Amino acid sequence: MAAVTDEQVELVRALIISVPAGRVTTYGDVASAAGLSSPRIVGWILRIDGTDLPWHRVLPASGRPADHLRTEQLERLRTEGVLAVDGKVDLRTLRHRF
DNA sequence: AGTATGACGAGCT
DNA sequence: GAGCTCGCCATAC
Repeated sequence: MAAVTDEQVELVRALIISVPAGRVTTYGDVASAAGLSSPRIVGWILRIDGTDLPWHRVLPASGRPADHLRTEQLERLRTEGVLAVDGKVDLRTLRHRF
């Protein structure tokens, strides 16, 4: 049996979809809301099955995404009205509360 | 079975 | 604020 059930994966997907455009959330928040014990699981889910999700609305708590994503992520967010300063997003203001 | 790796986070220096 | 360590958990080899 998988350590993370399909149900948990679906829940994470649903949570991410529930984040409105123009807002963002963090891996830690999604993990907590989904009952996952580690935010890394969220990253794992997005890597495996996040291609059809608004994954760009999910940021690390630092506000600065990993290098391989930071360019595309910030560009996509900019399209939705989320402006980044010096490669970082102001989570204080834009973080979505579940 | 052990090691390395990764869309992360919190804590310390 | 920048850099490092450790905890976390699933995967690849």
